[in-house]
Amino acid sequence: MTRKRNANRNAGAPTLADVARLAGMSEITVSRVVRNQGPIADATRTRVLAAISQLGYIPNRAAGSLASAASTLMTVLLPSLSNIVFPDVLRGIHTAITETGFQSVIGVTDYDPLIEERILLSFLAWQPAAVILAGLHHTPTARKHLEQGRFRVAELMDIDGDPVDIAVGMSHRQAGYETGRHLIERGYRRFGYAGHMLISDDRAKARYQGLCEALREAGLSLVGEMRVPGGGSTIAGRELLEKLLAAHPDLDVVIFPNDDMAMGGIFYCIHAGIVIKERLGIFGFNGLDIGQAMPLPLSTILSKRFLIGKTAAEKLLESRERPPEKTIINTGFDIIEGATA
Amino acid sequence: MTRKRNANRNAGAPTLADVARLAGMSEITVSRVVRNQGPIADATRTRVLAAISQLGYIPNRAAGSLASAASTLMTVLLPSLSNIVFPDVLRGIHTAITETGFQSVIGVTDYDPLIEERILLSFLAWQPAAVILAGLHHTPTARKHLEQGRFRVAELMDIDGDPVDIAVGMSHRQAGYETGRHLIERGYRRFGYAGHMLISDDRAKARYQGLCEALREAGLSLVGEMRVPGGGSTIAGRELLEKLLAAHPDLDVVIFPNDDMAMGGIFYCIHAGIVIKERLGIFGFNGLDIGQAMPLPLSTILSKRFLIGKTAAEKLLESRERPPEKTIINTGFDIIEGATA
DNA sequence: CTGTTAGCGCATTCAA
DNA sequence: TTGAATGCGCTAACAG
Repeated sequence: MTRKRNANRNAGAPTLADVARLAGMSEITVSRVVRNQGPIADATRTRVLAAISQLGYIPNRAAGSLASAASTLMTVLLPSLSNIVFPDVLRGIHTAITETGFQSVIGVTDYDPLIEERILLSFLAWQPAAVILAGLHHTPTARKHLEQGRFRVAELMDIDGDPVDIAVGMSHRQAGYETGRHLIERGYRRFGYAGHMLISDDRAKARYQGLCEALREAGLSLVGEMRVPGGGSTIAGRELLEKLLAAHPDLDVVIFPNDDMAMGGIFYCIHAGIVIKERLGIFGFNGLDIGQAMPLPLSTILSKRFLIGKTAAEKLLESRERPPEKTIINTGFDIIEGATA
Repeated sequence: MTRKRNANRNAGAPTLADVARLAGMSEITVSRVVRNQGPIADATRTRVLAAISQLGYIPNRAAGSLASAASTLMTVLLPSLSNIVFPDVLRGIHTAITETGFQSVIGVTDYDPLIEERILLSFLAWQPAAVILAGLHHTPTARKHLEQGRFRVAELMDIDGDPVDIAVGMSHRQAGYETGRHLIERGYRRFGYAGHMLISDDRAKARYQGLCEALREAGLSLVGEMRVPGGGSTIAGRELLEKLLAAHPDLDVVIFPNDDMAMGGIFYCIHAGIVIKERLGIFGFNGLDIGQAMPLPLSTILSKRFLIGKTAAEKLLESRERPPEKTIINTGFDIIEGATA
C-alpha cells in the first residue's frame, strides 16, 4: 500500500496525476497543455482538456511556483486607498493584466517607507514576477532587494529621480512649476498655499517646490501658507481656506495639493460669498471627474493615473527578464483651464 | 557531486537548509522558529534568528503552501474600483489583515458573475485561506466551489439572501424602503428616479424595489424615471436630471442610486437656478465625504463600507475552519438628513 | 511530439 | 525540546 499521493490532505482535489491517468498521458504532457507550452498534438490536447474538465482540475500554483522558481503574481504596493488616485492606478494595472493570467497582490504602505519595506519583504516570499511601487524613494534595504531580485520593478507616479528598472509617471516638480507660470500669466500675484502635512508625500512636496521656483523666477513668493495635519480632505480644505484667508485677506489665488482639498476651498468661497476666479483663484491637482462636473469646473492639472498603472503593467509584462537598462516613461500631464483660476 | 540543492536556479537565495547549517540546527527547528510554532528553547531561537538575519533569509511561501496545503492568501473579488466604495471596503480589509501575515490577492469582476467565476477559479489555484466577494449572487459553478472549498467565505455588502458562510453588509431593500418613508414623511409626493443601467448591480436594484414598495404602501408611485447607460457618474447625473425634469417638470424629489450621480443632480439645480429641497429634493446613497462637505450637505444614506470590509476580514481570521453554521452580520446604515431633501 | 528522472523548499508525522 | 524521513504537486532538463 504505497498509494500515498493524494490519499490524505487534499481530500479529493484532483492533481496532474489524476488528469494524466484519466487521459492516458504522462503528467508532463498534461502540464504542457495546461500551460500552453511546447508542441502538443491536437488530438492529445483535446483528450487532456476533456479529462481536465471532467475532473474539474485546478492547477496548484504553489507547486508550480516552487518547481519553476517563478510565479504569476505581481506585487503592488500603494501608499493609500483613501484617495481615488491609487485605485485609479490599480484599475490601470488590472486592465493590463486581465487575460494575461497574472494576479496582483496588494499592499498598503500608508506613505511609510518602513512599512513599504516590511510588506515588500513579506511579499517577495511569493517569488513575484514583478513588483510595482509608488515613488522612487525607498529604504536602503528595500532598494537593495529591488535591485537584486529576480523580478522586474516599476516605480510609478514620479520620474524625478533614479529608478531601479522602470519609472512611469510625470515630473511633479514641473507640474508645480507650470502651475505657477500659468497663474502668473493670468495676472495672479498674491499666492497662497493650503496644504497638508503628509511629510512622505514626495510628489506634493515636489509640486510645492516647483511652484515656489516659478514664483521666485517672477520675483514673487508665497504670501501665506498653511497646512492641515494628515492627508487632506474636502472638509479640511474648506476649513483651511477659511483660516488662511483670515490670516491673509489679500490673497488673490490659493493652490491646493489636490482636487479634494481644492473643492473644499470652492465650497468655502460659495458659502462665504467670495467670487471665485475674479476675487480669488482656486487651483488643484489631479483632475478628478467630480471637479469637472461642478458648475464652475475646477482649474487643475490632470494626472494620468489610469494610464500610469496600465503602461507600467504592460511594460512589465513585455519581457520576463530584467531590462538591461533603465527606462523612464513620461506620461505627462495636462493643465485644465477650468473656471476657478 | 550531488550538491544539486540550490545549486542552480535560485542563485543564492538562502533556504531553510542554509539557515539550519549556519545555526547548527535541523531544518525543522528553523521552520518552527520562523512560524512561531511548537516549543523552542530560547537559546535555540536566538541562534536561529541570528542566522536568519545574517543570511537575509526570506521563507519561500510557495514551498510552505505546498507542504502544508494552505496559504496565507486572502482572495478578494470586487465588482469595480472606479467608485470609492470598493476601495473603502478594501481599506477595511487591509486594516484587519495588516500585522496578521495575511495578504490579499485582488480581482475585479466588472459586475459580471461570469468574470467572477473565472477569476475565482484561477485564484483558488493558490489555495487561499479565505475568499471575500461582493453580493450573494454567483454562478452555480462559483457557488459550488465556494461551498466545497477548504477556505472560509465572506460575502459582502448585501444580506438579503442565503450566504455560503458569512454575509456582512446591510439590507439594500430596506435602505430603499426607508428612503421612501423618509421622503414621504417630509411631504414629497411626486417622485422621480434617475438611475443607471448596471443590470448586475443587485444592490441598486434592491434599493429601487424597496423605494417602490414604500411608495406603493403610501398610495404613490414613481412619476418619472430615467436611466443612463453604464455605471453612472457625476456628469451623467447632471445630464440625466436635466432630461428627467424636461420630461417631468412637476417632480418634487429625485432619488439617485449613488452620491456621485446625486451630486451631479445638485450641480444641475445650481446651474439651472432650481431651489434645492424646497422646489426639488435630491437624495443619494453612500454618504461620501465630499457630499457632506458641500455648502448644502447631500441628503443620503451612509453605507458603512470600511466597517463591512474590516468586520468581514476579522471574522474570517477568527478561525481556520469553515464555520459550522451561517452567519449574517448586519452593519446597518444611517440616514443622513442633509440639506437637499 | 511525448516521456523519464529528479528535484523545487518546506511542513507533517512520528520518534527520540 | 529536537530531529529524520518523506512527500506536497508540479516543471526543468534532457532523451527518445
